[in-house]
Order: sequence, then C-alpha cells, then structure tokens
Amino acid sequence: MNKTYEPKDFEQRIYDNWVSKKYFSASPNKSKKPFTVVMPPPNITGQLHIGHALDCTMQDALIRYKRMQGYEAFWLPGTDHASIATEVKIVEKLQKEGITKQQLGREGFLKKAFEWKNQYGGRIVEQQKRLGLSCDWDKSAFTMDERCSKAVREVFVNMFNEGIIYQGDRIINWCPKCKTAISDAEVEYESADSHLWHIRYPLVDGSGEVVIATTRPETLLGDTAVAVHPSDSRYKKIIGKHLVLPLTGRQIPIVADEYVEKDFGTGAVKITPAHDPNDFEVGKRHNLPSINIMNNDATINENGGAYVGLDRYEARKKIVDDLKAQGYLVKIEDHLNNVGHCYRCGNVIEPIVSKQWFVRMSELARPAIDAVKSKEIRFIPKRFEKSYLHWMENSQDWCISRQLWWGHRIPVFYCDDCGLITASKTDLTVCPKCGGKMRQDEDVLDTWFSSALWPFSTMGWPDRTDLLDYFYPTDVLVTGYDIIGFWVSRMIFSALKHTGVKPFGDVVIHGIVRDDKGRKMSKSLGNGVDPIEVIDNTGADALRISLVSGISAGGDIKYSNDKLEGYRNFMNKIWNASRFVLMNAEGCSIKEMGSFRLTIADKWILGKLNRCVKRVIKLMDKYEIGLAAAELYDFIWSDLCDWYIELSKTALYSDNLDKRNNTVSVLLYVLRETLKLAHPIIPFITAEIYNALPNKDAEDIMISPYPSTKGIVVGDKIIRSTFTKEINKMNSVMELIKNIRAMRSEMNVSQSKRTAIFVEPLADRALIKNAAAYIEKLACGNSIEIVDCEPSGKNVTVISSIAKAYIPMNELIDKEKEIARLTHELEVTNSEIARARGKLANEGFVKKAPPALIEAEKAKLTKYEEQRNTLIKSIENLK
RNA sequence: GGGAGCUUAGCUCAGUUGGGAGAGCAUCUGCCUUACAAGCAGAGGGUCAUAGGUUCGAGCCCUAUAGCUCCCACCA
Repeated sequence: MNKTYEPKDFEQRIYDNWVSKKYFSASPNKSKKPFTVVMPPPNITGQLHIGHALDCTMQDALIRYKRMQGYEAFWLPGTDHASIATEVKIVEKLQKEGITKQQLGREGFLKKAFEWKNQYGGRIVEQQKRLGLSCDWDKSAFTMDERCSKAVREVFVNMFNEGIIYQGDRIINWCPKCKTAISDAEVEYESADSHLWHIRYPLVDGSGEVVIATTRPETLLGDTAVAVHPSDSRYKKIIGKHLVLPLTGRQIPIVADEYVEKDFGTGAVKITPAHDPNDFEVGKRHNLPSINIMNNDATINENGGAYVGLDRYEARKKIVDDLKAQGYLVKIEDHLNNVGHCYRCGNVIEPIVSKQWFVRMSELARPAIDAVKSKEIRFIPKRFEKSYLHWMENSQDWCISRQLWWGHRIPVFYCDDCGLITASKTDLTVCPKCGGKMRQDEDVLDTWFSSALWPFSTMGWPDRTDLLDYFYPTDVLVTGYDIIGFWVSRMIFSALKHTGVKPFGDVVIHGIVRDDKGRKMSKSLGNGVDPIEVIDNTGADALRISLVSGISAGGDIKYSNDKLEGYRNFMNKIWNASRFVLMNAEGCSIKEMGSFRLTIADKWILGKLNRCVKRVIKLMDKYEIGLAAAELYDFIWSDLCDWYIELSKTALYSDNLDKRNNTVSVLLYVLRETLKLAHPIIPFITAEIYNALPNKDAEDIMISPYPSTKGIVVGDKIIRSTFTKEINKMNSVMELIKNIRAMRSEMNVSQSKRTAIFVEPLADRALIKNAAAYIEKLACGNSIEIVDCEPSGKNVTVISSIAKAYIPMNELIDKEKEIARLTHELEVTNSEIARARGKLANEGFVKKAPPALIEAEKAKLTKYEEQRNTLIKSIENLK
C-alpha cells in the first residue's frame, strides 16, 4: 500500500472492475427480497452539480447497504429530456450558427436535438460514475425512449377518453421568452419594487369619474370593465354605469364583485380578463368580453391601437406618458409587488388566455391524499407530509401543453373535414369517422408529464413485465424538497391512477447544498462547487462523506472546504490504520475468531464494534446517513485508532508470536468489519483496502455480507456480542491512563520522558494486573508496579475511580506545581461532593426519583469523599 | 395573509423515553513517540434565543415573545 492516501490511483480501477463483474445489475430473484430505488432523472442538458452529488450519494449509500444486507438491490438510473430547458439551449446554439428553429422545421429541429442529446446527454452519466454510483446502467432509461414514450401515450389516451384530460380556453402562464405556456408550479414569485398608478376613468354621462389603481397600466388596453365592491358606499350609486376607457375611447361597464378589496388602492379595479387570473374569473362571472392585447413575445398586438408593436414595458412607459399628457394620471405611489417569473429562463411571465390542454385534478388528487394520510406512503421527515398535502389539496388543473417541439407530441388528432378530435396510441393519418386527412396537435407535453410516470414507465409499464412484477412498487424515493410539487406529488397520483398501487413507500427528502456562508450556490455568486473538480483533487469518498455528513431531517446542508479537508484527513486516517494492520499482519498466521483467548483490550474493541454496528444499522434504517457517518468517524478514529491500535502495540511489539498472531487476528477482523460497515458511504477506499486483506470474506466488499448486529458470527454460530462488562472495565483503565496523561501535560512533562509508575488498586486488582502493560505503555511509563500503598519518598498522585497512581516526584517536577494541581483537583472534588449532597438532601428527589438513580448518586458521593481524603493526604505529604 | 422549520462553544452541527452539556473545525500548550504532522497528547471556551409554566429534576414537555430561514397564497 502507498504511504499516503491517493484516491486517483485506484478509484477508476475499482469502478471498472465493479462494472465488468456486473455487480450493479439486478434481476428478479425469487430467493431474495427486492429493494428498489429509481433515480430522479437529471436533465440531459445538465452537468453533475453538487446537489446531484448529494442526492445520488444518499441513494447509493442506501442501495449498497441493502445489497450487502442480502436484498436484490435495484437502482434504476436515467435521464430526463427536460423539454423547455433543452429546447432553450438548442435554440441558443442554433442562434449562434445563425439558424432559427423555424428555418429547420420541426423534423429538422428534432434531428438536431437528438444529435445534441447523443453528444451531451451522456456526459452526466460519466460524471455520476466518478462518484461511484452503483446503478444498473444497462437498464438506464430516458424519458423520450420507446419504453417511456409508450407509457406516456397510454396514459394520455386513457385520461383523454375518461375526460380527465381536456382542452380549454383558460388563463395560463405564458413565458414570452420560451414562447410557451407553463404550469402554475413553474412560476416563481419574487417581490420587486414597483408603482401603483392611479388613473382616472371618466363616466360616459359626464357625471364624474372613477379613479382606479393598477400595477400594470399597459393592460388598460385590454380592460373590459371596472369592478367595485358591492357594498362600497363610494361607488354604490354608479354600479352599472359606463366609463370611458382613456386612450382608447372604448366604453366599459362598472360591475360589482366581492373579489374587490375596498381598502386597497382606490377600491376600484380595472378588469382585464385576458391578462390577469383574477380578472379572468371576474370576467366569467359578469360575462365580460376578453381582449387579448399581446403577441406571444409580449409585444402589443393589433388590439393595442396606437401601441401596436411595442414591447410590454415600452408600452407601459408610453401609456403612462400619454395618460399624464392627457390628464388621466392622478398619482404614482411606490408599491412592493410580487412578480411571477419563468422558473426556467427567469423572464417575467405574462398571464394570457389561451387554448391549452389540462389535466383535471379533482379526482386524481383524492387517492393521492389518502395514500399519504393513511401512511401507505411516508414522508421522511414527516413535516413534508404537510406541505405535500397542502399542495395536493389546493392544486389547480394542470396545464400540460407546451408550445415547443422537443418533447412528447400530444397524441391528439384532428380531422378538419368532419371536426373529429381524438387521442390515439398510434399515429392517425386517416380519419376513422369520415376518412379525411388527420393532423396531429402541434404541441408537446410538459416535461413533468413523462417524469410523473418514471417509477413504472421505466420498468416497461403498460406491459406486464418481470421487472414490474418483482421490483414495483419501489421502496424509497430520495429527492429534494424543491420538487415535491413538481414531481413527487405527480408520481403519486399518476401511479395510483394508472398502476393502481403507490409508486414508492418512503419518500426521503433532503435539502439543498449551500456554501459555507449558507448561501445558495449560484452562477452569479460564483460560489458553486464542481464535484468533478473535488473528486479530481480529493477523491470521491471524501466528497461523498462530507456531503452526507451535513444532512439531518430534510434540512439544508452547508458545504465547506474545511469540512471536505476534515473528511479527506479521515480517509487518510483509515488508509494509514489499515496500512498499520497489514504491515503487522505480514508473517503472522491469522486465526479464526473464537479459536483463541481474547485479551481485555480485544474484548473492549469487539464490544465497541458491536455497538457501532448496531447504531449504524439503526441509523441507516432511519435514513440518517449523516449520523451513521458520524458514528463511523467516532468509532474508527477514537476507538480503533487512538485506543485499540495503541493498545495492540504492547502485543505486536512483544516476542510472543502467539500473542502477536492473536492480536493481528483481532485487528484484521475489526478492520474488515469496519470497512464493510463504512462501505456504503465511502465505497472506493473500503474496496481498495478490502482487496488487500488476507481475511476477505467475499470476492469483493460490495457483495460481502454486511456486519451483523448479533456480534461475532463464525459460520452459523454467534460467538460473543456485547462485552458490556469488559467495555466498562477497560473504560476505567482508560480513565486512569487519561488522568496520568493529563497530569503530565499540566506539569509540562515531555512525552518522551518515561517514568516509573506505581499503581494502587482501589477495586478490581485483577483488572489492574491484567492491564498493567497497557497502562505502562499509554501512560508513558518505563516500569510499572502494583502496590498496596504509596511508595516512600515524594510522589505525584493521580486518582481515578479504580486506582491511585504514584509517580516519583524526582522523575517529574517541582513540589509547588504538584501542590497547586492537587489543590485545584480538591476544589473540583469538593464541588462534586456539594452537588451530590445537595441532590440527596432534596426531599423531593429522594422520594420520587427512581431508586437506581439515588443509589448511583450515593455511590458517587462515597467515591468523591474517598477521593477528597486521598487528595488532602497527598497535599499534606508534599508539604 | 396561511403554514413549516431553526435559535446549544468563535464556526458547522449532534444531543435517544426528561436524570451531571457533546463532537469536528478554529484557538492555546507540549510533542517529528517505528500507521498517519492529512498526525499524537493535553487545555481553555456554553445563562442551551428570551420570559413564564409543568416536574423532585427541563437543552428536551407546555404557553407566550423575539430574531432568522423556507414553502404556499398573489390586494389590482
């Protein structure tokens, strides 16, 4: 093994080997239980970013964990065609070449798009492999491949025939940049400083005027009414009268509607049914005409009179100027406004009335709500259940048509001859009714329409496949809270509707990765972290564990270089500890556990290992991967490296070959089990070291059996498990060692200065005898002797619960320092005595606390009192 | 406007059913001790946001308040 940890040297080799051995592939296996995860498909446009890295690492850790536990673990990867996002990119690229998509035409454009997809779509997959993901790449899916497209058509046609999918003229969110409709979920609101323009609308009969307040004066061109609250005394009399719309001269009515807030603005609202969702509803209630004043690029159309051709913001400026010039503008107030933006391109969306396809949510939502309420589907952490339910209970019909080319073309066919409109699973060219020519709808489906089917479309639904039979429904979905509405909820109602069962059991939600200051990572801030760069520099394992270590209960995680470095050091620690074990194992014969006598230190580490295994398994089962990682960190660094390896040196450096063989056997056993325990989180380093072990229990670590909570298992026999007594005994020895070290450190004694140590046991003399060599080695002794009382001469006294240790003063320091140290310790002891006495003097405590607790408190008091006596004696001795 | 979450050491966060406040990083002090200076051994550092309440006992349970974060709604 290399002297330092160099992940570059082996990560690629290890991964290639896994692939060539087909360890990632899963297939129906009746003798095993399935465990299935489908990967949230990244966009083909994408590069792996730190968020994917987190998401994927969590899933990989779970999959590897379950695989090692004997499940047939299936992790299904894939990519999403990402309709808008991809089309925007391709259009941009074409633009650089001086081509528009219209010039290419639909077919030409799609050809280019697929070329593009083939060129770049695989990039993210290669990056995922660098992370060490153990997905079944052979079953990888793409939302626009044949499998998924078939499911999309099936679903669409079925819902069309049932009337769940319908076409309607409704107000939708229009993105003037992407030139398509988008769903409500795809609109992001941001507050912006704006104005409230107060505009005068004169009454037709000349009897006065109404002043309205608006944030969007340009939409005045499409006004078809002014609304006031029915009970607003200011306006009651003029309801039903008509106003002259400034700049256009059009006459519009005053209507009364509850929607108007009397206290906002002037209490009078201009109504533009074609360009505002609320106005649209008001318009419907009052049978108002709807005047669309905008083209699909948000310029003013032919209904805009003098303003035709202007961009909406230019029009706003000009209209305000004109209103002012003509005396209609009353005043301008500052106003904080919430403006909707397209979540893809960031442009301000424009509500417009348009003919689009919708999914009726009312009947789909109910079962999806029930499935979560009945705990059939569990959100982890639980609080996301609420946001899911809220989303589900309030969702409007889903606008699924997009005026794009890249995507699943809507399988609706029109006959211009007889007017037939029908949906079909196969393309129709001839009208089944009249034999006329059919044409297909021009639009494509929302990208989420196909993602919604992901858990089952990828496994071959609607055909009844072996994969579906065995692996579906899936077990766990891991994803970020930001797409609960977009994706999770739609998968749930789609699966329930089309497959009749839930798509997954547990939904594990994580947060987003932020920088060390807690800011979102973004291009504009330049604080993004490229996972590939990190892997190049520090290795995939360090990245994986530092990502996973921040996560807790759906919270966001902070990523920092310090953290990464810490875990890189941890990898190095594992590497070196392993090197130590392997170096010492050379020339030794390895014994099976159970075939030799264990020392107290052996039992201690084995017991600690067993505790660690139990905790890690418990945490992994709760998806607390970060806490499991912390558990491993603590065990490996503190227990194994700082203590057991140091303790083992007493045997390893002795002449007794038998002892050496025993110790090496324990070291190798603990190392192997620890590597396996950690493998799901840090797969590469554990695999590389495992390969070098002389005591491998499988061909490769990733298919080795996961450590058992039962303890040491040899064959089908459980040898020992908890070693509780030995852990406690060894802990008390360690306490003594620590106290001696602390004393030496306080006295500024160099570690290379070794001394005689005399130990007077206070309890368990046998233990002290047993552990004498450990005490000598770890407490910097050059000799150790067990005594019945303090040796003559001046000594430094160290007290612990099982023993007093004496170190000849002349070997260490001056008297004054030692007196000061002991005096300080006496003070501490006295305060402990006071605390314990106070507690025991409390009547309530003695009466009501559990007896065991009271006994423990009494024992402590006795111990501290004895300690105090010793300290006083020692101080007097020195004086 | 509605909902959720957070507040513990300088920083990032743990803290099991309520029973003497923890880790890592940073800081300070010693150490190149034959796995590791990407290291070892020590040390300092906290009114657990605030105020009440329940309890013999509260970081943990209850109520209120403050600050921060996020989600939803969209009064033009």
